[in-house]
Amino acid sequence: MALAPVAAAPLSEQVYRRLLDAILADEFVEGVLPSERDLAAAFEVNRHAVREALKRLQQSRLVDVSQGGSTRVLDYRTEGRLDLLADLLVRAGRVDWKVARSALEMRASIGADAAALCAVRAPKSHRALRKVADEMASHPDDLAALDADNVVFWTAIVEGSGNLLYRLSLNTLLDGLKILAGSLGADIVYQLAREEYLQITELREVAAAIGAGDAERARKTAYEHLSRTVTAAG
Amino acid sequence: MALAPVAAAPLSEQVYRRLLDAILADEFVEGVLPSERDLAAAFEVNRHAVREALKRLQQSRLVDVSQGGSTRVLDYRTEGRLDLLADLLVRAGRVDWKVARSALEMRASIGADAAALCAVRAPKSHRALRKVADEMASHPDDLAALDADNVVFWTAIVEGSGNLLYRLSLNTLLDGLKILAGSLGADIVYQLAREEYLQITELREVAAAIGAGDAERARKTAYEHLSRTVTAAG
DNA sequence: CTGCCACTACTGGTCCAACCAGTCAACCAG
DNA sequence: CTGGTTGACTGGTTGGACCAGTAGTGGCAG
Repeated sequence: MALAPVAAAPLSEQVYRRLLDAILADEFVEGVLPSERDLAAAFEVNRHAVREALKRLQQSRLVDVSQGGSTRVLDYRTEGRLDLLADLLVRAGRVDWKVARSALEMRASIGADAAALCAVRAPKSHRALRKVADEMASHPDDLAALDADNVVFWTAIVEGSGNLLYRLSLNTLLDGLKILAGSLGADIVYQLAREEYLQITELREVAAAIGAGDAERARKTAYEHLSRTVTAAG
Repeated sequence: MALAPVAAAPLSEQVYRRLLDAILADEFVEGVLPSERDLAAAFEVNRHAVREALKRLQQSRLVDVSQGGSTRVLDYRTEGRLDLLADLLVRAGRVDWKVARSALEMRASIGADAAALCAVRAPKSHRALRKVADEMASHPDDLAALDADNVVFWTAIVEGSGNLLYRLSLNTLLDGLKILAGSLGADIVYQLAREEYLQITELREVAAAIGAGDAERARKTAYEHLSRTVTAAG
């Protein structure tokens, strides 16, 4: 059996989770949260635990706290930041496939541009990319290994693009993937991606285009490869 | 005179800022932070204020806190999320132009894909887009108004793309723009974008492609338009 | 001498009970 | 109606205490 760690999450973490769920489910009338003291009483924890949770919600731009006044819920569509992905992707144990599709679209867009930039700025990374692709071809049935190698492949491209924001976006997207795996089970996620992982010829083409310094070909082949899963999931 | 609000940041906010700067400047030996009690003593604030700041740093994946053990700095390149943009863009009063360039590249990539998706999913938004473009053409010298209208234009496209993550990314990028304006002064930022704002013909082409439901033309025209400022800033 | 274990001195996590500092609405004097 | 006062809220901050987990250290049993 897979021994999952027994949560034992800090209280402020649990409070954060509960408030987050309530906010995303729009459970607060008029978007006004109860006072810190009331929340502390309701959750039966100390006020400091509530405050630490609220600080995080504030950081995520989900609430607006003001001294003297009341704490209000903000519209995450207009105020939220990309980091909400992990929280929006799986809510109440259910996967929001619309959000998942958004993530795949974004992955394709950024992945393609990163490949183009990589071709210009780090064509030499082509050797390492090719090696990973060969590695993947050697164990076409080990989905877990394919998944790991695939991450290595795209991480190398993003690194080669020299674009720090693409690197950070990749972190966010991979985080979402991890959340998804935790919710659906890693096996299911691997199966969903199987079709893509097996197109190793396409990965080789991307690597070749990068090695040739051909930005537009790298962009095109990368986009086509990454779009496959979008249309499959749509 | 421009009446700027007198900041009266909460202590935990100030502590957060100080720690953030120290972390990004790699000022902690071995990447180990002092204990909460020591930090509280050093900053001359209560330990709770330090804890609230640390919770936020934890949320940003900048530190790893563990009970009993010590608090360690994480590598933001591999752990950080996109929301770090605002903090990385301006550090110690200096603009990091490499990060700014990254943001412009990402804007172009996502803006182009959003335009393509918008053409497919919301071609009718073309009327509203056209109207904003006309509005911009009517006051080509009012840079502040051009800037505001430009935000409206692209926000409409992102909304039309139906991609929630693009919406959240837009929020993050606009946040970065605001930080930049706060650091350099709004006038300077407007001047930098002036060249782009004046290409209203291009905006009309994007709107027309969306109205025609021509995804590829929308992508191409949008990308070319948004890339102008990248190459100018590079 | 070696290996294990208990002790100790830290670390972060939680709580309580205040008090300070803003906000807002009700009220009252002009 | 206008303006200021008041009081009951709100969040912000403090100090001090204790719980809980970690890791280094010393000494004891083998």
